[in-house]
Amino acid sequence: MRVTQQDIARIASVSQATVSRVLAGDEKVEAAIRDRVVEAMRAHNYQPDVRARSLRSKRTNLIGLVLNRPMGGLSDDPFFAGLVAEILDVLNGSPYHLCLDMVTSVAGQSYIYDEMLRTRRVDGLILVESEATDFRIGRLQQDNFPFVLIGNPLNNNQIHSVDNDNVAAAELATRHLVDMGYKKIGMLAGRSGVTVSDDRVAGYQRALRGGSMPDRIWHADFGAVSAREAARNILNSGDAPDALVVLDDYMALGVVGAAREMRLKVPQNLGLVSFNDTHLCEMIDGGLSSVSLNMGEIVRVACARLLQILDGEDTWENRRVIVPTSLSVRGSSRREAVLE
Amino acid sequence: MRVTQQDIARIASVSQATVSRVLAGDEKVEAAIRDRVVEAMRAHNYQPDVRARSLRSKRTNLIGLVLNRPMGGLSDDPFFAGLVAEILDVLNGSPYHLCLDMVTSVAGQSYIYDEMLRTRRVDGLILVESEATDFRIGRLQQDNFPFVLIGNPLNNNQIHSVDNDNVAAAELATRHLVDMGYKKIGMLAGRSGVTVSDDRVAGYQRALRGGSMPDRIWHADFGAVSAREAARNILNSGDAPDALVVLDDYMALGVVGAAREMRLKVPQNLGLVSFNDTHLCEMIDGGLSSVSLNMGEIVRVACARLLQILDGEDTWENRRVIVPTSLSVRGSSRREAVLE
DNA sequence: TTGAAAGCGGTACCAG
DNA sequence: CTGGTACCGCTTTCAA
Repeated sequence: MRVTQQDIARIASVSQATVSRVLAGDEKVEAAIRDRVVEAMRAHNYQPDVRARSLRSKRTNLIGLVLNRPMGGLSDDPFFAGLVAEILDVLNGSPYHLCLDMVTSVAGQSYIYDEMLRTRRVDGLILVESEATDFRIGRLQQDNFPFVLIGNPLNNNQIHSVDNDNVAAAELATRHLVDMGYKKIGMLAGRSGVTVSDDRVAGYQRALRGGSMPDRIWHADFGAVSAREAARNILNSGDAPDALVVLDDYMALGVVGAAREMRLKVPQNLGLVSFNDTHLCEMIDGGLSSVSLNMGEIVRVACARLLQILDGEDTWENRRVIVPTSLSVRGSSRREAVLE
Repeated sequence: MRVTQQDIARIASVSQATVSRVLAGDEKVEAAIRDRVVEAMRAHNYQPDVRARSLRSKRTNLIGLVLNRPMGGLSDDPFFAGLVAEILDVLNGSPYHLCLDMVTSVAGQSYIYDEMLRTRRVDGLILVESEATDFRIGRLQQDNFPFVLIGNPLNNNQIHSVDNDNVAAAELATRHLVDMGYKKIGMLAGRSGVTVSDDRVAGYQRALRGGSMPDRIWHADFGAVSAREAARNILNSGDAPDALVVLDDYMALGVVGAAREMRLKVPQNLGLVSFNDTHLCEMIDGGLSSVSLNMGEIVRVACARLLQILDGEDTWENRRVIVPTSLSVRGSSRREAVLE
């Protein structure tokens, strides 16, 4: 059997309660006694059992993250890898650990949320959802379960959330292409109805508003492959754009592939800016310009806030935090500005 | 307060013990009573508290994975992303959850292992270590803590491990290039001293042994950037190879970049095969041939075995499982075989 | 300041 | 087949 608090108490000739106090760093324990207890703990390599501890204290020191992806879909999404890495970095040094779950269906979601929250496996949750109108959020709220949303809570401003302003981000990207002298700037978006895509389309449109350039918006499924196909059609059309704002780096990679097939030079014949600023951007010749969402900062804010909530501090004026985006300019948009 | 087993018992007018039995699916509970209890649970949305449950049952249903990486180093390593995704896929459907920790230093490792195992936060561990001679492994063994190593246990065959045969994998890759008619096949390896790199070098050498081709081995740091630099030198040298076995897809991507700079055509002027078969392979024009480690299978085996150990089954003839590798042939090595 | 004791919410044995 | 009951290992009053 492993060594318990009882054992330490017996060894140090004190009561179990005292051992517990020493563990909790209680100042009122006499120094001599404390030393004896500490020594006994050290000698027997004692560590308190987290299960018992959390049964009493009502805290597991576990933060839950539920990823909502198709089977195997995590591996080819650097966004989530980055997200998880950032969370781990932040949690590192705190007493919290990360409990990671992935579900592949809505039914799974529902189940896992119940499991996570009713069973008290975790103290709080980080949600990563573009579609935050979700019924689960309502449930979490009504259960008064601590959570922070990374994403857009839509019209619900009662929940803690941290996010980028995707409209502004797309505006930034589009303006940049305008500044670089592109004249027929299009946008390759994702499926419409998905908030992140819709927001970026809106930003793109806002940037062009007032100018003389008409909208040129296309939609494709996520991923490099379907983007490549879409790009083929776009670039083959009679009235092809000379620059594209692309929904994310993966899709941009598909566009680059299509451009190369058609002997279009980036950035001379086709300017490109995308989103997420993943390491993929470095892997394209000349580099891919991309809007950084500053995920690190987002995650830091989200975690910090969640931990504060867990510590009972929940009195903020603004429950919604917007982390600014920034544009990393690389070769794919660095055309020498055209002189009229 | 949340609803407990007591409450359900009261509501269904049975003893708490009976509720527990129903929960455990005990067949001996009378159907009528069982229905009453189930109904009460459903009506009140009862879920057992995992903390209490695991205090008694000695099981947390948590599997630990400790990643050993420099800060932020997870995000640009698709290997780990894939690994985590696979683990989640396997655990999905089992009652187990994943507890993920990352440490950035050896001291951190030591601490986290203590925390993980002494505090009984997790039921078992999956270790991912190339250098498995580690003192931590000894500690886990001596504590008789359930764990499975993904990697090479070196000369310790008392521990459960699952791995590829990297020597055979590299041999496979090299043979393939020979078969495709390349005459000056080199290898771009990682830092020597790292087991995975050394093993692959050995496999490369074994494939060439007996033939007339001399070894051409270079080393570079991991990552696309340093591989690209190394490749520039290699391909610029007077006696440049006409094909390269490259340590991993990332490095191969660097090589492709260098080749493109130098107007070398892949696969005509330079054949390439690398390892890991990540999605990067699809992103290179024509595709990058790569040896798949079948991580999915590795993870499945590792998890399955760990779960079995947790279930008290630990009587295997072979504690070391080797998962075969397979070559995914793509454009980068598909040169029409040269006729003499 | 320290010790005794009452739980936290379950599980599982034992008796009936 | 069901209920009573003794814990699991720790935290936290309440007295002494």
